[in-house]
Amino acid sequence: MSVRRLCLAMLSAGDATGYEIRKESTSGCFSYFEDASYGSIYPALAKLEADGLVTMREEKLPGKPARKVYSITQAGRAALLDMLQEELPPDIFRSPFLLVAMCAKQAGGAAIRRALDQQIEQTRLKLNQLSELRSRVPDTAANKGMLWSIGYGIDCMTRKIEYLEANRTELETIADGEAVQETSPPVIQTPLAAE
Amino acid sequence: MSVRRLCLAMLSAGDATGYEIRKESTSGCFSYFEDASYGSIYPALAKLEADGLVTMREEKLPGKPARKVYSITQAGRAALLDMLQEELPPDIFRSPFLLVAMCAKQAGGAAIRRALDQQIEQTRLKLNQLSELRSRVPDTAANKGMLWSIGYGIDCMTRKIEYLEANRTELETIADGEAVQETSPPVIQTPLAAE
DNA sequence: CCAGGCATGTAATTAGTTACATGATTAT
DNA sequence: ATAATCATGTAACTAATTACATGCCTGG
Repeated sequence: MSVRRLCLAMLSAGDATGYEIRKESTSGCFSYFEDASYGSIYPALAKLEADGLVTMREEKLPGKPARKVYSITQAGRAALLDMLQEELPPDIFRSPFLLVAMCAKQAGGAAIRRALDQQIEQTRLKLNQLSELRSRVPDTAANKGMLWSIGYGIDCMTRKIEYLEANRTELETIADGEAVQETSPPVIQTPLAAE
Repeated sequence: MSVRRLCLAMLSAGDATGYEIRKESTSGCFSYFEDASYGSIYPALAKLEADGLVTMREEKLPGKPARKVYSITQAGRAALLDMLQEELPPDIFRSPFLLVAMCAKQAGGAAIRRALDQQIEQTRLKLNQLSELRSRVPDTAANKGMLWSIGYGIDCMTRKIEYLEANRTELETIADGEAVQETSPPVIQTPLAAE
């Protein structure tokens, strides 16, 4: 359902190929909050076509690989509109990094430093991607929603980096702290078991 | 792999049952960045036991349903440590809300207002959950990593709510703006196709 | 000449969710 | 009584990823 919705949303902004949709979801304006692989996009587009929500035309430019350009139909626009009205499922956030941070003591200083570096690096990368995108997208009426979303992403990531940089030494200190070997586990006062 | 890692991480902080692990992942200290269902946790625990990474004891307290309490073994701690040293996969963020925001114009003012309300409400709820958690977790050495992670989550969500509240009217204006019926699509200058 | 980008697709596999099935206890 | 919480588990299903398979064009 999600890839379907993603395809319709992208096509509602203009025609595109499967390859382009994938690129947008991976490194374009949808990349902050979506990600889809070819293995999900191509079948989804085929299904959408079969359902009459999009049409396809083959473009064979000489000196270019053939491409299948998809366009949204009126039924497709209606279907998208329906999806947009529906109760929205909650955002999903999964962070292997935070799991490591939780286990800072067990992971040790070296691992934590590596994790922090990686995390900051990754976030900065995505942030730069989005920033560049924003500067390239013309500020037309059609793009306002997109620019708002990009702005949201930029804000969140900027804050995240600030937080990571401001608090990293604290986490490092926790991880360094006389790395107690819990071979014979001491009495652990765990808030997990509490409650 | 992820649920496996989650279980080991939780058990490394203290013994727990499958039910407790699920609760922690859903509404406890892991809830900001993890989520697992019974259908994944119980099989994972069984597998971990078969692999010798955890042990299980049955607790039959009279007047209580029987429960299976799991403990991490030394092999389990070692396996967790390995996982923590590994290259960490990037964070995952999926936001149906931002997709709607991108399509603000198509969605219309009413839908956008509903989406914004819902989004703020949901975020506030999770934020309160985490805040309460933080106040309940004793500030011991063993909990430092956890408190750091909770702090990170609280910061991110606080910023998010601030942003949503500061910029919601802008998005509403975009969505309200003379909702152009694009029945016969005009020339759309799409940055998707650009590049 | 070769790496990388453009371009499409399928098959096998994974990792998970949802729904089902059960049942005791506790609080309202 | 009845809803909520505690507690465990399985089976069917879904939605996706990964790896595979192919091939052309462009720039270095």
